Amino acid sequence: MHSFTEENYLKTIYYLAARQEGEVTTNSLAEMTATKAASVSDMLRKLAEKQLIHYRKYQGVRLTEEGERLALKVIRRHRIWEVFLAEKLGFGWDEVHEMAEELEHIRSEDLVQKLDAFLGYPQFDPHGDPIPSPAGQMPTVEYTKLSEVTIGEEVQVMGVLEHSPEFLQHLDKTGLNLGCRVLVQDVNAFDKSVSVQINHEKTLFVSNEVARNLLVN
Amino acid sequence: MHSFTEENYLKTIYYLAARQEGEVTTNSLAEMTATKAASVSDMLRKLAEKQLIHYRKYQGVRLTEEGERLALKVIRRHRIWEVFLAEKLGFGWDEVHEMAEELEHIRSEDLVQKLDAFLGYPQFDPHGDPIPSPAGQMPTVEYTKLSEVTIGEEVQVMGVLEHSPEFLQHLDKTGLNLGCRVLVQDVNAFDKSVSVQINHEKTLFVSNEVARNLLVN
DNA sequence: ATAAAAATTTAGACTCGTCTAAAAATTTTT
DNA sequence: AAAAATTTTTAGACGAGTCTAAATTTTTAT
Repeated sequence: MHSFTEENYLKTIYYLAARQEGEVTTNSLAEMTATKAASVSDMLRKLAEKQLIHYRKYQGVRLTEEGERLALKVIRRHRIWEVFLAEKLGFGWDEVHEMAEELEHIRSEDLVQKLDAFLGYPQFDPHGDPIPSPAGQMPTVEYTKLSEVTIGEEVQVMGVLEHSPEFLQHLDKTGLNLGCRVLVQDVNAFDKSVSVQINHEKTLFVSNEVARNLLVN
Repeated sequence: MHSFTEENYLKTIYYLAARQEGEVTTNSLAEMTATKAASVSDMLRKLAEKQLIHYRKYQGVRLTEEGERLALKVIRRHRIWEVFLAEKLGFGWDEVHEMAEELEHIRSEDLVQKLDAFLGYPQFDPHGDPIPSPAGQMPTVEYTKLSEVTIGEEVQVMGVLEHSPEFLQHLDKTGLNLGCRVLVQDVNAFDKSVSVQINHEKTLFVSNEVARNLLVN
């Protein structure tokens, strides 16, 4: 099978490819995996040998079909475990990622399948990210950033772009949870901060930095 | 922290020490961990340096207090995960061990604690083995082998000494599940096989080999 | 009690995944 | 269109954990 490390590289390549246009660079991978560019180069050679990526030296990298299949498998496992940790064990959405980073590598098809059933076949993880199908299809979701919503519109918080515990804890503190209704009352022309009303109750100000990382619709 | 591999060695030393008298030998460890004696020697040197075992060259090995504490932590995690897999996900007692071998190494105190609570603080794993306390105490249980029960006694199946899937599947097939009542009707003087009545219903013959591996109370 | 056998340890090598330093290719600047 | 800066790759090394083969220690048998 494939190693823990290989799985992490494939997953990371998938995420970076989804976020940027074009091929994924060695340096961006080094940054994401907290390693050095030299180590990444080595691993890319190995992954290319195994036909999991398309790799042209100096030109960046792209997943093969098989590579993407594996990446989505890992992401599926990760997100299903996150649902378990949040829904069944009561962990916060700011805590689940780190544990899921380990759990995602447990190698048993059957385990994920049964866990999925136990959880009632969830469609989204605790951050609102869609869970790939067992066959390895990533559902497409059409979300808008809160920073792009026009004044007067009411939307619902569906997910986040930024997944750091700090950001998620900030949202907890301000009450901007998944599913809550947000009415955009005003946008500050100077700093693009947004004045919103939450669940038809309290009003609060959201910085553009935050609004750009909140997915709604 | 300690590596996956170190945790496995400590766990294995604990099991072998519990099963045999005296110190644990290099060869027995090599057999259990499916490695070679040379590899075990190397690892024992490392574990001794870290003060996790008492080690005198050529003389075998014994856990230190700290080593035993760690071993029991791993065993606790293993058994709690086994309960989860069996009770919540519906896996058979012949299937849970292999997955728990991986899950036991997930490093989060909080995770085990919350999982334990979610499961209602179980005292025994699906094979009837006691779950060590959070503080690292192995509960003492007083079981008898079915092979040692006298004719006419009725006992209850409490656990197994042999954990192989083959043995457990055999028990499933014959209906000798955990908790079932067993009345010893007769013991064959020649081959020590036992004639038993199960749950006051069907009668069946149990080989001595099986009876020696069935723990009852 | 000593020779033979068995168990254990050491020596040296290999893979995986990482590193630093240096070399090579690409991109940017002038 | 070179030169400079940046990015990427290669070369060589290291630690963890394993291996085989050889050396050493302990145990068993004669």
